[in-house]
Amino acid sequence: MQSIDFPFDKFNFNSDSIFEGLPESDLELLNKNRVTHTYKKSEILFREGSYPTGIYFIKKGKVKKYKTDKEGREQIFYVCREGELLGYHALISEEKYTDTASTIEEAIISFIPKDDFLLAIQLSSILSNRLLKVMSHEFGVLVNGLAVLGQKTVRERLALSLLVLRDKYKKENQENKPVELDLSRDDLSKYIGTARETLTRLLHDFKEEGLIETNGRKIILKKPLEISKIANLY
Amino acid sequence: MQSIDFPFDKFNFNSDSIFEGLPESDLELLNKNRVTHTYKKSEILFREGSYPTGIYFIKKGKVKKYKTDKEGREQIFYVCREGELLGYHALISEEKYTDTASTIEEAIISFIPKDDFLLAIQLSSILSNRLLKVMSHEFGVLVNGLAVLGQKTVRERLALSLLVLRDKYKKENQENKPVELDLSRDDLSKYIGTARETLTRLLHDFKEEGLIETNGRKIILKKPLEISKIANLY
DNA sequence: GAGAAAGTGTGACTTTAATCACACTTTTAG
DNA sequence: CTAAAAGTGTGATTAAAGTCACACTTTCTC
Repeated sequence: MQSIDFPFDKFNFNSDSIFEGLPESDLELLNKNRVTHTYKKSEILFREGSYPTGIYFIKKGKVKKYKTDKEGREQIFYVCREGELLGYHALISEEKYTDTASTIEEAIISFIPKDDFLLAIQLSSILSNRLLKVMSHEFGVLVNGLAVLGQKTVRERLALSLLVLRDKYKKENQENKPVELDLSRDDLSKYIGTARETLTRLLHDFKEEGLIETNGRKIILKKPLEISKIANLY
Repeated sequence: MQSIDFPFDKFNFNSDSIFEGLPESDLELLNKNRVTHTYKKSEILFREGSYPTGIYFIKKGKVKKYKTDKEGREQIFYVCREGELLGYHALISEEKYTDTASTIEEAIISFIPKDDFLLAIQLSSILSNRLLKVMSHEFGVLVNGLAVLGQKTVRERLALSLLVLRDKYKKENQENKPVELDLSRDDLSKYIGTARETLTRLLHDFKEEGLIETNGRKIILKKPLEISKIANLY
């Protein structure tokens, strides 16, 4: 499989390193009331407009973050993978959730109650410094997303999204197996910001051009390098 | 002038309260090497891809934040006003700037060098807590921006942008004078994410519908309530 | 394992907004 | 003060992507 030079960090949050190697006392506090739970596909973790009660840590599975407009149309702006943390923004800003989080496949997720997390931030400067760093980075990621949505064609956004998602769907210890993107056309179209039919047609084109192969709904990127050229980033 | 019920906080950052009422020792540190400078219109404070050397505090004037794509097209994602702080994300995340900041009118801006600001964060938990809170809020603002760009028509985005900008352009102590939006059609179109010609045509429509008046390039909102209905947020 | 529900592919058509071309106006700089 | 440059408005045309309608396929669920 081609390995390509692509700035994935510009499109990925960094929250997976937040708890890594934290002092034992901090971890103890965070783990004190932590509960782990298995979620089915399409379960909602939290909903836009409601108040946060804690944060979520994804042990396994994928979660989409999105906003729904008054007509019910979803705009997915991020897909979280294993290791990522969710829901801390609203908690820290003391506001309602600005978006909804929902599993897009079976997932194992643990929950840390609000008070424990907030206390940990107050007591641990390592933790709060990491959060500062993570959120600073996220700012750039969202700004990139905004620019892409505003400036790139649907075809370019599809190419870009395929690459970003491939990176997210790749499995550890299976470096040489082809990566299969396993999400619905519906979700993919909402992530790209286009109509489902438009996505279908473009995927058809990509297939004809030999850039991808499909296996049911799964998508395998055959020519990442060519795809990154289509993304037209630089 | 109509006063309307509109969730401006969903579209505005909060950085203006960061330094307010900070302990004297913190302020002293921040002010130690602070330098203030007058900028002409269209001067660049920092550029995407370069490394940060400090942060900027706007005393007077407006600054646009934007990204430029490879074809040179600008996407403005935020307009900063008096009191706002700029450029701390890249500093904290230890990354290059992800966007460019440029004045859109004459401005007075002070600069706090990198080391002073980073030291202040380390020494002042009030400051770092405020930054955490501010950035958590910014996350929501950018997500809202993304959803708007992805889901709203140009006409809706124009209506929304006019309201948000009016709030930004209103002057203290002049509550009852009409607010004049004073920025170029070019910048406004880049903020909305459309072609300049399309913007011109829509402004023409708004004028015909009695929603706005124009005075040279300046725009005065006559019927904010009607405009907020067009924005079609809820 | 059968029926229902959800998801997907495809053609025809419509709509929105971008692009191009150019006249006119305002601002800026020497 | 004046020429050049930058910014603005308008018509004509094109292009991109959305919408609608519907057949077909996969997947859930009982």
